[in-house]
Amino acid sequence: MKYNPRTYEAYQLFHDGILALSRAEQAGIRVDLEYIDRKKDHLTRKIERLEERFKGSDFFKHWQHTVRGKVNINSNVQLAHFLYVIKKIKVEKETASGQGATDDEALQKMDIPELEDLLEIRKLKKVRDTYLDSFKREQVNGYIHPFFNLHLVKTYRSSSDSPNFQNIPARDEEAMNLVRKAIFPSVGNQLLEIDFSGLEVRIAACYHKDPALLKYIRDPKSDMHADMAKQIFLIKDFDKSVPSHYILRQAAKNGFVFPEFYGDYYGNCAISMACTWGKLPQGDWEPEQGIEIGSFVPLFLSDHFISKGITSLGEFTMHVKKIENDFWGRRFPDYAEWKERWFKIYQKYGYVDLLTGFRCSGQMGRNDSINYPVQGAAFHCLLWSFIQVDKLILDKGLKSRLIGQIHDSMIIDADPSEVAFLAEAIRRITCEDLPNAWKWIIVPLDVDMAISPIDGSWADKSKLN
DNA sequence: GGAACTCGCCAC
DNA sequence: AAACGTGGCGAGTTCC
Repeated sequence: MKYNPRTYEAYQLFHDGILALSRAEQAGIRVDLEYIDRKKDHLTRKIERLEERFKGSDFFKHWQHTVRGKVNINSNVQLAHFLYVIKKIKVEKETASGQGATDDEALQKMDIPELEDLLEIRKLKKVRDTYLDSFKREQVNGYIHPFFNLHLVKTYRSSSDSPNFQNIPARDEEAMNLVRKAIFPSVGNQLLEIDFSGLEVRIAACYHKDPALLKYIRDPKSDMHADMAKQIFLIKDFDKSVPSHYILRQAAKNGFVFPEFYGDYYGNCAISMACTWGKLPQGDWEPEQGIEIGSFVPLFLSDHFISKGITSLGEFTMHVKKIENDFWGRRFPDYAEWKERWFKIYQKYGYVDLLTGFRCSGQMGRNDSINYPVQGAAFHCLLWSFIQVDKLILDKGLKSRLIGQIHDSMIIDADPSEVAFLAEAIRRITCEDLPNAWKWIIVPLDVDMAISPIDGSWADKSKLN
């Protein structure tokens, strides 16, 4: 990547930033070595049991027979050969290089019960070999010291390694617990985590200044995702406190709004939503496959959709296409125009400039030229705040320490007696000082905080407010 | 026997 | 017209 700050301020941000980050690296993160050893043994035994069962299956025996006993169940090359060449299963999903895929989605689709064990084995090995192992390998006196880099990412975000602190399981409940139970504050302390809510959407609005989107951001009573759920699922009296409606709101948010903002289109969105809210197995379905609406929509919506003339995945896809047109054409036309303008700027000059003074150049696609400046500037809001919090801790001689950062959040190994002070100061830094310092921030910013009990693990954190 | 590659999968 | 952005890393594999 080409590091190219165009202003003194941009240079200074990374200069101060890397110093603050290096202090976090030095402080490190405490890990529970006894837990790691115990859990690794436990996982190993569990994996062995699953492997034994898998190796007893007819599926495996057939596989083994075809290669004269030399099966490596970790090898996807061997697995792909067996599935697609020996068993002649039709390739429904390809890898980037055009081979038959053997990932979670591809295996799910084959509907071979024995493969469930293989997927479970993969998941447990991921936890053991990628996370617990690396914590043990990298720790010094019970602390890991992940690196935080500012010179590797083309969007001017950060990256982390040795171990990577930015990809610790969060969504999968089981994996999250297994790994985060290894991560602790220093003795007598608490882990305090502060993250910006909806940061990238808000920063995007600072570029395009679309009035309708600004209104959604500024008016706490408005709810864009609920409005989209209403429109996509044809619900008149939407109420997000109704559990089923809340699920549809999530489906609209993660299956339509965010992908559209990132540059995806209605085709993928329709399928992803059909998979998200229930019954359609994850995968790249063709809308033309004639899948009936009742086979993937919950009962209470199925008749409802049919009464509106949407009876298949194909028709649902066309429905989402109309919503996409409405989304960019009527709801957020200024945003849509900005995207066009922005890509044209890149085509004309060969670069795009971030609001924070950095320049992205080199080969970029349409989505890249639009996404990079948003992603980068959003991270810079976090970095600026991180530097201020670091400074505050040094100036006040606090005992708490910043220990890490994950793009839009920061983590502190906090002395309990300093938590209240820190929480208030950080709210001021992030929500008041930052927008005051950077005049281009024309939207309100907001943070969520979470905290672990004293001497509790990162898996035990709960909302702080 | 190490470098470079593919694949799969974790995060935001 | 085109069709989801950014990383790190482990295991297996291939190349030299």
